[in-house]
Amino acid sequence: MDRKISEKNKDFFEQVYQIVQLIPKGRVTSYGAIANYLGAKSGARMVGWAMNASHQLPNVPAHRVVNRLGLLSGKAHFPDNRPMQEQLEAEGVLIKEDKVVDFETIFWDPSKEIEDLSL
DNA sequence: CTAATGACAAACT
DNA sequence: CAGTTTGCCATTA
Repeated sequence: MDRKISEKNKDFFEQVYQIVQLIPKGRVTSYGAIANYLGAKSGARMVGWAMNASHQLPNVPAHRVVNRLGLLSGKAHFPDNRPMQEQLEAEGVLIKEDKVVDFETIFWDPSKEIEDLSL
């Protein structure tokens, strides 16, 4: 797996991982929110790509990251033994029809909650 | 380099 | 809210 992601992008990915790991328990955020915080205004897809690469990391709760509709878009990318929905419910986030209940209420915006990553 | 794809978002219908 | 179209950026063929 030497290919991985280009080291140049790794920085962007690390930013995403950092934010995802900072998401409080029982909260969720959207790809766009992360992308916006990183300055990648339209890089929501890249955030999703980062999530795809996040599988190589041990503690990246990608299940806390959903699309702006609160829909578990990446559900299919999680292992069957512990589905995304189950993990979210374990965090206190209720899911209905693969969608986050009261998404707007539990939505966690990094650009508003995080003041400085101090990287 | 061009074309197609993708864990998305915004605008419009 | 749901469905369709366009835009964005990186990866792959």
